[in-house]
Amino acid sequence: MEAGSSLRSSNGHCEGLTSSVPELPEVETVVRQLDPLVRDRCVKQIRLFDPLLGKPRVGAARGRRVVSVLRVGKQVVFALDGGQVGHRVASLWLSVHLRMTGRLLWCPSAPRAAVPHLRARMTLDRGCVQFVDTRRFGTLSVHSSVTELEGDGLDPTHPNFTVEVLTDLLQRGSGAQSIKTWLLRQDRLVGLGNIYACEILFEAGIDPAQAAGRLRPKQIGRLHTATVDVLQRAIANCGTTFSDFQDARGVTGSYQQFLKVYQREGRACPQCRTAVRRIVQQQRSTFFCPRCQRRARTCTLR
DNA sequence: ACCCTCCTGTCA
DNA sequence: TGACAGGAGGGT
Repeated sequence: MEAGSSLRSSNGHCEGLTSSVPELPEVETVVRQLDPLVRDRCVKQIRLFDPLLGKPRVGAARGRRVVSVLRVGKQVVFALDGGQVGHRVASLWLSVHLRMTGRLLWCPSAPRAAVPHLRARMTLDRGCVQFVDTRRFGTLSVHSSVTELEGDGLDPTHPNFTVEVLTDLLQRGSGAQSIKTWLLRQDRLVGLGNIYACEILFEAGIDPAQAAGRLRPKQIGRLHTATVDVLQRAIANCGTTFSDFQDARGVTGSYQQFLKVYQREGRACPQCRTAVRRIVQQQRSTFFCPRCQRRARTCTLR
């Protein structure tokens, strides 16, 4: 288990946190850590080291100032200020998607040693950000408009995310799709991955196999609350899945206590002590408590 | 709406 | 050696 966060460093070489797969809270944490470090610094150059990244037009970033670092869904986005594009001035948006194992490492000075799995480096007028990614699933892209980066999904941390909106989303042609699979759809809600989908459903007491379109109002209410709460708590914990500092600063992560069902097959449900079960949905593991997450009974009897 | 694939490291 | 981990885009 590793990957996902941004790293600060004090003494010339990179260091940082390891975490599991970056989902919304982890990306939010990366963004919050990175923003004050790179804001107002100028891009000297961006170098790509991995042909799998393709040929994004990173040259256009040269000389621009980082206005801010923000999160768009699960993407880390560097907003760069206006620069010359042809004969007019335009802003530029540099997006990094960490996918499975991507990390963004902050180096306050020139990197000393070669970093394994280094895929790209953005050198600023002081310091640099290195994109490291063992599995190489991550992506890097350059855009002239931030709307290009925004999909159709709603960010569940946004105030617009209400029970009413969630109800609408669930009814928008979800058909028989299971709620677990539905939560992973980035065209409905953005930012959830396998870990938080499992945790949220546990928190809401909903059977992951239940059809998304057939949740009852009470369940939708619990799902909404659970989504907001779990994400909020995770963000407050700086991502929750952070396990340790790479250079042993003595900080131990909180994710073992945080995750209640994910990767806990056979272990006791923290609520009822029933053994947590694992099933496979869409070729992905789903962990749940068969007792706390029972399907709502369709009350045909009286 | 489903299954496969991309990729590499870890574990049994 | 092979199963497994999974975000997301592509194919069917």
